[in-house]
Amino acid sequence: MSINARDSILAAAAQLISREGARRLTLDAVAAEAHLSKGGLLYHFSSKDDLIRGLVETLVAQFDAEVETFTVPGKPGAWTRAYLDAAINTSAPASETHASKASGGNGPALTSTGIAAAVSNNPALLEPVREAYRRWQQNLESDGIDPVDATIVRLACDGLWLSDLIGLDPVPEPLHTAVVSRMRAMTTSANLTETVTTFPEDDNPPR
Amino acid sequence: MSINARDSILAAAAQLISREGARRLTLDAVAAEAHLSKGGLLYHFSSKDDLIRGLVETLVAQFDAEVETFTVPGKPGAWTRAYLDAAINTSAPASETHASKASGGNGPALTSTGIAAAVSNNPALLEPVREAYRRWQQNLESDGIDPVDATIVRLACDGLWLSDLIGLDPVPEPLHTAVVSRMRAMTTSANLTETVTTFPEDDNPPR
DNA sequence: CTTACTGTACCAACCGGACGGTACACCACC
DNA sequence: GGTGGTGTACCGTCCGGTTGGTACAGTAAG
Repeated sequence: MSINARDSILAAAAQLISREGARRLTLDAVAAEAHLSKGGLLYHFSSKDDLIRGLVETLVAQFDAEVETFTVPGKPGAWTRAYLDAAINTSAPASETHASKASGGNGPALTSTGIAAAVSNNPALLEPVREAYRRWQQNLESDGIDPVDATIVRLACDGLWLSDLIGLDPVPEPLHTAVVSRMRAMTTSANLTETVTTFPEDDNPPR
Repeated sequence: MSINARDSILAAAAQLISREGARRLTLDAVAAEAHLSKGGLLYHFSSKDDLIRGLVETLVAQFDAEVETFTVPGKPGAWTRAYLDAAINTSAPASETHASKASGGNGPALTSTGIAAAVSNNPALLEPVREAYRRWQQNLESDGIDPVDATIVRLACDGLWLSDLIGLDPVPEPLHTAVVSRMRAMTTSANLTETVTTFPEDDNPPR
């Protein structure tokens, strides 16, 4: 059905979770959704944990790619702005998704489905996410803008994303747009090249 | 063992989740943790869903109570500030928890454990959370300050809370404090009594 | 005797995963 | 060009363990 069986299985799993919840992520159900047998599924992913690991890693890689797409290098705050745009784009509903260029248009992106599966199944599988966040936080803090503003923007993006992870009502519309543009403004805080150097470098935490 | 068996079961369930993850929330395990038999457990909660419902409702009620504790009425932004303080207090690690006054000091609060259980088990059980957020968002938007700032603060709090739900590294310390006080400053935005009225009231959304 | 509750025994459903096969494409060697 | 061999992709069944939930017998208190 597809060039890459692995990817289509991952897509099927993601769709299954977003349609029926993480609890329904069973090998049988994934196999059915991906139009193959359980044996076939286990040929590609040697265990359920392995499948979830694939989901999580793909999610992180996808978001990284998204950020890179949105990066307009040069000015201070570029990375933070890209993070913001990527987060909005990923969690935005109903709008046209623009993302159809990558991987041949999988339909719905993985969004946060993998996280949900990992949380409920085996929190240890979230390690790639934790590692990604360490990287992201570092990028934010050395983005040429006030790290306080950058961090607030990051946290708010995460809040947006949590919101659709647990299915909260989205922020109502005139407000939502205003919130996003206020956040974007925060990434161009001209002040505070002082404040930036105020913080000791934690580039090298004792891990 | 306790005055209120129900509450002690809830506490046991919460502790179990935070120690071993949501997947390990089984009736047998909860019964063992609460020092009673499965039969006894099912006498108090007629099903697993019922137990999780209890967890979620207690969580929401606890957070509401926390917000009320922190409310210092009078000035604009009071509610938003209370939300911020409650969120910080709930997610803060290691610090003294101050909360020992309520409910006789249960040890660790439920924090987000109930959410994790609900997400993985039956997303429908999150309904009380959704309802609570509708309320909270409304309070934020009519708090006498710029609703854009208020919403950003809320989202960032949610991000903080997501952070410890999935076990990310906390924001490193000099930054964390700065972030919190910047957010608090955002709740006292003297400007924008204009902007407040800029947004049409969505007090009465269609459903 | 009733109410409130506990503990044990048990069951049916479900789930992960192992396993033995199958189909087929490709290559090598005579 | 036929024969044997090998690796890849996939299928479907079976099994043991776990889980949510039920049935029931018991007990302590009033």
